[in-house]
Amino acid sequence: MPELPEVETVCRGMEQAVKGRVITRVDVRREGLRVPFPPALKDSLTGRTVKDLGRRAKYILADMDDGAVLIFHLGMAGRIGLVPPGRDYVPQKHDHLILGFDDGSLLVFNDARRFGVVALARRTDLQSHRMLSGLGPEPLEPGFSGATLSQSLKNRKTSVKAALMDQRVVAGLGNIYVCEALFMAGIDPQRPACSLSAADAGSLAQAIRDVLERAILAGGSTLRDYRRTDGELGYFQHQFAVYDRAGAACPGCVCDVSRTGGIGKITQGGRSTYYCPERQR
DNA sequence: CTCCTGTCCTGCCGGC
DNA sequence: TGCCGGCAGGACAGGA
Repeated sequence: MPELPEVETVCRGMEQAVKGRVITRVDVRREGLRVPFPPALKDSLTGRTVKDLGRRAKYILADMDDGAVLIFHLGMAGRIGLVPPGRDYVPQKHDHLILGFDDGSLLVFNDARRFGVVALARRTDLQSHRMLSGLGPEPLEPGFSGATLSQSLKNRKTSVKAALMDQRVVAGLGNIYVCEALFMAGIDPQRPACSLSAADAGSLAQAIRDVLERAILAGGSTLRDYRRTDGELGYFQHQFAVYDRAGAACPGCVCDVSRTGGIGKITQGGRSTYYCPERQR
């Protein structure tokens, strides 16, 4: 379940391995995922040089030397593996797309659940691309603040949890980091988004930035499916305060867990929410 | 507009 | 041991 820190980690791994490399081979091993691969994928990419790698929300953007942009979304279980030059590549189940480079290295896109996306766009039209056009601010960039968050939450009657999951409000968060940020800010996930004060929004925005930055430093979180491009695990899951910790004591907990039941688990919008009913108000 | 629900997809885990 | 139901969840469509 790659969210912003996991996607950022993958993106940095790709940048190290393939930036400046020429794509010499495009091997499409199945027709596509839920969304078919672009028909022009092979013709568009073969012979191109990868000029740059970047991330927008949970999308990885690989800029080519001719203005094309290859877009990856990892969905829930998507992995991008990099096979160094000279290392044997052993095909794995669900390896759907392989790019070969001029130094003999390979990029392998694997997605067991097929929720991921591979798309092509033009750099000049990227802002208006249907997958990217509606996205809210990047939480780690200056365009995101307590003030902007407050502004986008103030007319929403839905829960603050659901609002933060909405990529139009802030880009790149998913279930894990929303739960963690709400805990850090001491805000009850069930509160209507519009009930947050300016001060609440300020501490929430800060909590979002903090948790994302700490997670990136740890190389993301590996729960079930996510891997870094070198196959290594992320380690941030060991720092979770509430996610997947129902019944446990929250960090710094001073309440009687045998009485309170510890960290609570509820369902919001069909997704699990973990929170501390004592500390999140 | 916003809000809410259902759908996609398959591996894994717990229960029997 | 083996089977099966339920769960995980990001994005989006479609209906209220």
